This record gives sequence, C-alpha cells and structure tokens, in this order.
Amino acid sequence: MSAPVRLLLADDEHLIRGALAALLALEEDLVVVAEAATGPEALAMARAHRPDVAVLDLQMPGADGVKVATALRSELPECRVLVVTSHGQPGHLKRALAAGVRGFVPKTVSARRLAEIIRTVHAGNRYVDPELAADAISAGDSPLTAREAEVLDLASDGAPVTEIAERAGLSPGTVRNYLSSAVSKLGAENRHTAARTARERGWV
Amino acid sequence: MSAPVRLLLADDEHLIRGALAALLALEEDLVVVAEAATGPEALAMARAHRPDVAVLDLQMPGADGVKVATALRSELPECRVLVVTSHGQPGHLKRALAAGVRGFVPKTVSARRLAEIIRTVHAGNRYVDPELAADAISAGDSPLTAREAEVLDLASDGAPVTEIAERAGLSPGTVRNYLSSAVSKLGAENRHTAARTARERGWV
DNA sequence: TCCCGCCCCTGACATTTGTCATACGAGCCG
DNA sequence: CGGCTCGTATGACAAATGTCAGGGGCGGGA
Repeated sequence: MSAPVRLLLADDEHLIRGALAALLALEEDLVVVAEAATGPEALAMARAHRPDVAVLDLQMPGADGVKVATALRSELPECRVLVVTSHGQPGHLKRALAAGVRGFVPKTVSARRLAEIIRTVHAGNRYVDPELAADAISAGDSPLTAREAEVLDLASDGAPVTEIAERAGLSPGTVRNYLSSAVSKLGAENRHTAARTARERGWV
Repeated sequence: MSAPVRLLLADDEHLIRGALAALLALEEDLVVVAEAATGPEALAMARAHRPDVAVLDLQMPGADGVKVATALRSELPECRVLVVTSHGQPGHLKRALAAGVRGFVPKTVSARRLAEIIRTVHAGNRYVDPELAADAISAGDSPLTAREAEVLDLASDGAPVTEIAERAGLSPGTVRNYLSSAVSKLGAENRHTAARTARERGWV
C-alpha cells in the first residue's frame, strides 16, 4: 500500500470539524495532519504541514474557501483543494472552479462518499456534485456587463442611489441607468429582487 | 449506572449527522436511536422512537428546528429539545426559547462539550450558549407593533407597497405609514435595511 | 475603415417612496 | 368617564427611483 493521503481540514464549526476528522480517520488511507477554524489559519496550517488535499468549508471567518484556494494554488500548487459547502449556491461553484478547486461537494454527502471523493481528487481528477453542477449550468452565464454587476452589487445592501454613485465613482443618473438595465435583463421587479437573484445565480 | 440517554439527531447535512452520531456514540451514556434529514422526518422519527433528547439543527428543509420543537412540545412533552445552529442569530434564540427548547448551542462547540450539554438538558436543566445569550439580550425587545412587524416582514423581499397592501389586506397609505414608523423606530435608512436589521434581531 | 457594444453622461418624465398632518373607532387603564 | 395607544385610513407634498431618449468616446471585429 502507498503512503496515506495527508489531509488539512478547515471548518469554523468545531463540532463538524472534529466529527469529520474522527470519521475520516476511520479510513485507513487517509490521515488528517492539520485542522483550522478560519481562512488565514487554514493557510498557515497548509504552509506548515503541506497536505496532499485541503478540505475547505466555503464559509469561514477571515477568508472564505475560495480565497484560501486561490492563495493555495500559487503557494502550494501540488496541494489539491476540495471545497465543502453547507447550502451550495451555484455562483460559488463557478468562482471555486476558476480558483483552481478540484472538487466541490455539498455537506449532504455521506462520510464514506466524501472519502472516495478525496481519493478521486488526490488522484488528480476533478469531482463536482452533479446536482450543484446542474444548478450552475442552468443558471448559465451572466448577461450583465461588468459595470451593471458592480452597481447591482453595491445596491444589494439597500443603499440609496446617491451613495452607490459615490462609492462607484459614477454619476447618479448613470447608476440609475445601469440599475434599470440590470433589472430588465434579470426580469426582476426592482433592484432589490434583481440583486438577490443575481447573487443566487453567482453573477455578482 | 442508569439507562443511557436516547437521542434523536436531525440535520439535513448527512456528513454532519453521521459524524455527529459517530462521535456521540463514543460517549457511553448516550445512544442515538434515530436520525432525520428534514423537519417532518424528525417529527415522524420522534413519534416512532420517543427519544429522551432531540438534537435539532435550526436549518432544515420542510420545517425548521423551532417548528419541530413546537410540535414536539405538544406531542411528546417529556422529550427535551436541544437546538444546534450553524451561525446563530439571536432572533432564533428567542423564538426557540418561546417554543420550549431547553438548549441552544452553536456548532462551534466541541463534541465533548455537546455531550455534556445533552446530559444537562436531559437532567431537566436549560443551557444557552453564553455568547448567543448575550447577543439576544443586547438586541432587546422589539419596539415594533404587531402590524409594523407584519408589514416589514412582507416588505423584506423587495415587494412594492401596493403588493404588500394587498397581501396584508390594508390600504397602501396605511402600509406606508407602518413602514415609515418601523423604519424610524429601527433607525434605518429605508425599509430594506430596516427589514434586514429586524430580521437579524429576530423581530419579525 | 466602419459599425457595434460598452461605458459614461445629461435631461425629462412618470411612478414609487417617505413623511407629515389629521381623523375616527376600539380597547385599556386609572 | 377621560385620556392613552393602536389600528386604520386619507390627502398632500417632497424625495427617491424607474424609464426613456438622447449623445459623446473608445476598442474590437467585420
């Protein structure tokens, strides 16, 4: 038998992380060499322990899984990254893939299945949960231009147009135009629903 | 030694649920007698197995932990309920306590700690995570009247006033009045931010 | 080269909001 | 009973927003 796969586990929920570590430890060919509760901690641990596969939660304080993956890609290219997510939005999938993530799975999979996927990823293959992939494909590509997306993003926390304009360095009229076209492209009722659907689809 | 504590575990994330079951099984006085992935399933399992303590995730498809807790309270009053949450909002805490939940903890606790808390709850005591409790206390009581809260809730998905008025069976002018007073009470910029802060504080 | 799409802006308009004053009935407390 | 708050409603006005119709400038592809 070859050397075991060395894992880094990063999740902010202690309960989950510990439980996961325990379950994965049952697999003979897997060994958890490091754990982290935050994005920066995950990076530090990765540098220190150089795992074969990093299993990252998407939502972590400090820096999310995708950010960590991006950093890892340049610092430790030989370390494969597998992202695990609670309630997966397709938008994150796209971002994750762009960041060089090799696997993307929801937490609804079983531990046994996760172990298999870890092996798959370690072998150099990719794995994306079929359901999440379908969602991402059905969401399609963003019809929004860069500016429209930016403005919509700034609008998503309910700020008034003047503030958006200021933050984007645009004239208020321009902002309204972008918002208007974004809303019509998304078939939304108003900018708030537009912002939400754009976020759901991963277009912002 | 007395009989072991019989547990129901409900969480939609298979990974977590399985891992949790495995960890809790390590404790000699705890035994997981049922697992569920959705709210309704949790209820059915509880009816069938009559556990001593139900450990419920706050977020589940079908019916959330609080809804399940409410149902359990009337159907199986002798079953203690412990709610576990990923990223706890104080609002849910208040709702949960009102529903007769005996314990409320974030998933950042360790498995060992969780086991202790399960024992505490089983003994008839209450346990609320200190940090979450502090948040809830600092959030205070809702300054909103029932109608204001209702209207704000309907407004939270970005619907226009006319639609809110229709859905609430009110005149549009009245809706605007309520919205206006709610916004000023919450010190918000507009109804959207007001709706969000109200939701964060658990006032809707 | 010319055209087209995107970016940025302006101005004008209709509609939707937020805000205020005011009103009336119901229920509650002193 | 007399005030009080709450729910409900109007009407009016100001401000914000959504929608159109333009018009430059710039870069990339036919």
